[in-house]
Order: sequence, then structure tokens, then C-alpha cells
Amino acid sequence: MGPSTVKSLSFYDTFTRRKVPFVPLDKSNIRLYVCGPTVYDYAHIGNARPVVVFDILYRLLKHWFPKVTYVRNITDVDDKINERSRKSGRSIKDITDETTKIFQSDMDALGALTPDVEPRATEHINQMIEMIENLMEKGHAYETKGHVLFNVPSMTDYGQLSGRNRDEQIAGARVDVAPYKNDPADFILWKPSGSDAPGWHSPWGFGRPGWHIECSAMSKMYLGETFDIHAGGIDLIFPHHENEIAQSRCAFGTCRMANLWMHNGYVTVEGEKMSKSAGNFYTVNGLLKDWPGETIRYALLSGHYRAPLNYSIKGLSDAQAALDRLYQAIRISEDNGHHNALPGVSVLDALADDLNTPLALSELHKLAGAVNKASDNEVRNKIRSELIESAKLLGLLDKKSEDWFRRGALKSNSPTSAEIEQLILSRDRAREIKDFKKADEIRDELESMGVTLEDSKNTTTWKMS
RNA sequence: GGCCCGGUAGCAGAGUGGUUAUGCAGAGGACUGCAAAUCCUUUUACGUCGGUUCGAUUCCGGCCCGGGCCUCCA
Repeated sequence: MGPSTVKSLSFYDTFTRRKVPFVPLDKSNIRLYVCGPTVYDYAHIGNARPVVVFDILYRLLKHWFPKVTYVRNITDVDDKINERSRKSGRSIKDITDETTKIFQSDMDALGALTPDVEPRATEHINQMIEMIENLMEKGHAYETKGHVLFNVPSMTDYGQLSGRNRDEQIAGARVDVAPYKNDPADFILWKPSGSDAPGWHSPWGFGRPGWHIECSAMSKMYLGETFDIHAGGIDLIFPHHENEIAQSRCAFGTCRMANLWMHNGYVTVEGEKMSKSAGNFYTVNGLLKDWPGETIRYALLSGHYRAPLNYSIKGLSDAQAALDRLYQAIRISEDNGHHNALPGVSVLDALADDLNTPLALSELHKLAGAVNKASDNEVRNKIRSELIESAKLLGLLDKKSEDWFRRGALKSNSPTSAEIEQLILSRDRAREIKDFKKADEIRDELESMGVTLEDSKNTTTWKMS
């Protein structure tokens, strides 16, 4: 082994369909945009995947560069929201405000850092209108019957991200072409609102924006006309990101919107794609009632972000077991001085190579094994610090290990800590007088309450099993 | 129809042209009053048929199987 060398960052770019070295536009400020949620319902585990995966990207970039600006939008104007409002009788603001709050606290529970900016679409209507006017002036958009549409044929190299030409997509279209479109591929920038939908005054009458324009307008506002990385779920490649590119590049006259496009794979349930429309989804909020957020996070990281991830309860319990092992390694030497440790090179390398989180996790386990095996205290503490610093990059192991193992608050029927400590004391007394029958009875009693004891040389610790 | 991904041991899941992934589960052992945790040893692999090669799970091609996208979608 030579001296430890850290690889440079490289990521798979959807646009060029290959792994490319990361070359910042501006080393002093890395600019990252990730498509955020449409706030009308609880986030499901599939919505959480890009949040967690690109949270690691954010952490990694922050480790590499002095400043990163991370923008994740909140889509709070959308026909699905309108429909939810109509059906529930609740106001749109009520729904979007509450859903946003739940989303933020759920993602927080998953250990995702808060983005630097979380712009809401409804607070950027003016920027969108401005951009649409710009597109019209340049001949890329037209108005018809209250709708403003982007004219796809006006952009000669449309379709590069998704790798399909215009004829192909028209030939394969599953949906009838709206009669007001000049070209079947054209898409909506602005549409009219009646009394039943939210709207804003615009040069084209009272209306609301189309789906794609918010990301173009808000990324421009916070990150500029061209920025480093644009990321999101794989299903956003077409049409969402393709159309964002069309809007931004045509409005600004740039040759690219983002330098690098990253997309995470789907989460499946029982091998099938999970989606709100299919109804087969697990919400993060629901999962948090049964599992620590860190476990849910670990499970999301156990597969490579571009590969499909099959979600299962088995996967969660595997993740929990894996975290138990990591926390156990930290636990055996809880209070030692910090060593100003740096993340392990192997962990950094794994993440630097297109966010290889499964490999990074395995390196964490190797470090944990090294901690367990270390005979020298000094060495053990050093590796332990390295483990903790490495895990930070993955947003893991940030709790006190005792808190991790005593996750009692999760289950309402669990005994209190005081009750457990009391029983342990009784058992200790029994053990002192070698009444092992009684000692074992007490342990069995605790076990039946979900508490596992661990005797060490001079003390007994416990954990929730 | 067009385009794009995969198929690795019991499960999950990396990776590599020849050398241990990793976690869980299984087997044996150490430690323990007994356990738990930990440590040691250990059993199951690379869809299929060809090609390139001294050598392929790893590269190339055919085939089989599975999945996704083609204007709701993370």
C-alpha cells in the first residue's frame, strides 16, 4: 500500500451517459439544484430517496469545497394540489403549508441537512412570468386561447438529455394532443385559471404556471443561468428536465443549463414501481412510527443510488442490524477525547466514485471491525474517531450509542429506564449471591419486555432488542 | 414500435481479466455462571451459449429472463 490518496470526484452524468470527473464552474461556490416535492400529501419512501442520496452529495461537496449552494424547491402550485383541495374541502394554503412542514420534519428525521434555499413556487410567480415573456420575445413561445406554450420545434437540439428525437416521442405518445398546440411536442408554460383554481394576473390573463417553468425560474434566481449539478428522480428526465433545459437555454441563450445531470433510480415495493398513482407506497411519516429515521436512511443507502431499490421490512431490519453493529463499535469506548480525525480514505474514495454508498458502508463496517479488534486503547480511539468522521459523510452515527440502543420511546408498551435499572439491580444482587436461577428469571422477564442485557466486567448495560 | 437499464452465493448488495467485498442468516470454536456483545474458523456466487485470452464472474457478440421510460410521477 502506498500513501493514502484520495481520488477526485466523479459522477455519472445522464446527459453524456458516462461517468465524468467533476469540474466545478466556480470552485469557491458549488451550485446544486435538486427537484423537491409537490406538497399535497405525505412523502413516500420513493420521494425520500433523492433527498437522502443527494444529501450525501451535498455533504461530500461540502467536504471537498469551501462553499456549496444547495437549492431544493417546493412545488406548491399544481393541479394535484387543487384536486386535493377540492376533494377535502381544505384550502390550498392549508394543505401546502402543512404538507411542507411534515415533509421538512420527516426529512430532518432521516438525517437530511436543510438545503441552503427552499424556494416555494408561489413566491416566484413574477420570475416565471418574466421568463415566459422572455421566451415569447425570442420566438420560443406563443399564446393561444389563454395558454402559453413552449414551441419545441423552435429549439433545434431539443431532446438531448432523454436521448430521443421529436419524431420518436410523437410517434410513441400515449396521450392525445391538445387541440391548442401548434406542435404535438409543445408544452405548457402558463395556463388559464377559472374560479376553481389558484391564479395570478399575467399578461395572458388570470392563470397559473405550467409544471416545468418554476425550476427554470428559481434555479436561475438562486444559482444563475448555468450551474454545476441538477439532480432528481430518474422519472424526471423526461419530460420535466428536458423541458427545463429547453426553457432555460432558450431564455438565456446558454449552451447548457447544468453541467452535470444526476438521477436516482426508483424504489420498488415487492418488485413493483412505487408511486402515488399506483397506491402502493410507504410514507416516511408512517415508517417513522416503527423505525428510527437512521434505519430508514441506512436502508435507502444500502443500494447504489442509480439502481432500483426494493423496499421491504426485511431490508429495514437488515439495516437496523447493520447499524447496531456500527453503534456497538462506538459504544465500547464511548467517552474519549476527539482526535481531530478525518474521514477514512476508503470511505471518501467510495463516495467520490459516483456516490458508491454500499461500498462506503462496507468500509464503515471494516472500521468497526478494526475498532473491535484493537488491543491498544490509543489505536482503538483513533480508529473509532475515524469511523465517526467517516459516518458523518453519510449522515450516520450522529447519536450517542446508548440513545441508539435504548430506542424505547419508539414503543409505547416499553418499560421505563428506571424500571429496567431497578430490575437490573435486583439481578445483580441475585448474581452476587450466585442465585443464578433468580438472575436468569429476571433476565427472561426483561427479554420478554424487549430488553436485552449485556454483562461486562463490572457493569450491565441494556438495549432494546 | 422506439429508447434505456439489470441478471453475483440462503437474503441484501459491492467489485475485479488471475488474489477476503461487506452486513444479515447457517456451522464450529474462544470468551461468559448462563447469555448478550465481541473475536477466530467455516459452508453456499457470479443467467445462458459462443468469442477474445495463458486465464473471464469481469471484455465482445447471440440468446433467455426481469425491470423502466416514451408528456401524473422522486
